[in-house]
Amino acid sequence: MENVLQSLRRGTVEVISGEELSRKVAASAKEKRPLRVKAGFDPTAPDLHLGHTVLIQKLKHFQEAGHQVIFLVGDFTGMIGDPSGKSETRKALTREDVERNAVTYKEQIFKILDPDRTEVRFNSEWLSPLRIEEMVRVAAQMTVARMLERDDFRKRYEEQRPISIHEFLYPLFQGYDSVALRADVEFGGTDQKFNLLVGRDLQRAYGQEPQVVMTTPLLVGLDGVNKMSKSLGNYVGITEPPETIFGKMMSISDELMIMYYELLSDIGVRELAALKAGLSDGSRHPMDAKIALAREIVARFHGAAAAREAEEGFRGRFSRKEFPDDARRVELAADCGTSDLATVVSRVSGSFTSKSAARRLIAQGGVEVNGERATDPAVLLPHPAEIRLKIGKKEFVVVAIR
RNA sequence: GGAGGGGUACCCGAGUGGCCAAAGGGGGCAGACUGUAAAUCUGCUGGCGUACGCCUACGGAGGUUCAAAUCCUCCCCCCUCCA
Repeated sequence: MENVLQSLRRGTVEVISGEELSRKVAASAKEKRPLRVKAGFDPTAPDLHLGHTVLIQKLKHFQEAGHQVIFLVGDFTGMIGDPSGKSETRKALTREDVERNAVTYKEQIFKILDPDRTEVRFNSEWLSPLRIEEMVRVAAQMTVARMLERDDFRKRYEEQRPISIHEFLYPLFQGYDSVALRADVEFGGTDQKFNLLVGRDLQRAYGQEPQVVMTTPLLVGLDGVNKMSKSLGNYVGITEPPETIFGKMMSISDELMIMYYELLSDIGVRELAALKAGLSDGSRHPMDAKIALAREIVARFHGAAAAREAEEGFRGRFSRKEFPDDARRVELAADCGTSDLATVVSRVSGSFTSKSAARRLIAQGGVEVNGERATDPAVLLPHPAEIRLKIGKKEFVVVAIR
């Protein structure tokens, strides 16, 4: 019992309240009734990244303890856009978009969760048909003063920046989701705390036992500064190719690596402590630790074999500086005046697509031709020939010029 | 409904007739150093051309002028205050 609770609480920042959690877990065991554990996700981005998996890992812990997990897609609330943090305008999704995203979501989360113990639900299911009268009743549960307790609302209010009324609806609807689902526990990032608590209030108002609120830390993205998000480009997507995930994991700072270990790794608490000690007394090389983490994460989503391959590829490419065997291959016809280096690079590269950009890159020493650094953007490449190009830090391309 | 402030490149932001492809910062890219780490230093950062050059770009559309991000007219959008 104690062990179970420990596992359930692992990695959480806050549990409101711990007592209630213990009580619910105990009652669930006694009555042989699984707890209903909810976590909500944005419908607009079906591509999950490591940031989301912090939460999903937690759901998994509950699942392993025999509880019912609800993966809630906020397709209705998505139209409002969570005002937590920066506000962006969301575009309304069509029914087809939502269905498509749902399929993708399922594929992705079931790499971690057990499908048999997971409900995938959409909140438009109960929010769309909600009558205005009902909405008024929900809204009546909350006061403006209470809303302004929320940090970001308060700041915006004080700084006289705009707060739209519909933003107030977001926490209300999220809370109503808990009522509709009769949730026992809801998970969210620390930035969700207010919204999660509203769920408790509404459940009480509807005569339900309030859900236990559990928050997890926000995963910082690859830049080491902002929270991981696709729009900031600082993410590791769980469907990205093994080499990409491996490479991204290797490019994080040492500091970040330790945080990632804490939030993402399956290694035990004791092992983690040993790792930290080893890193600080120098007996453990940070890069080795990073490789181990990269391997673990890749294996989670692509399997052990893919992880080994990705590691080998990485070591070859960057430690031994070999040209990778599986480099992309592109064929080019050498028509009139297109076989100078800058033109070829611009046509072949994924990131340096304009000729000016290619020329700048070459001039700065960012291109290697058959292993030799090239500095003249105008050199003519021989043809017919096969040329190995290293473009920038990450691109390796074999160009066959005919 | 009234009054005021504002829209500049990926982002923030300076620029109020020519010296403006537009200061500065951030971000990004590349180089040095490394462990493809961080930090640091250096360079680059609209497109096309080998190039003196040309094209596109300061919310949109017109206009004034030899010359407009900058002045004028109309329009669109955002924010604040008063009611």
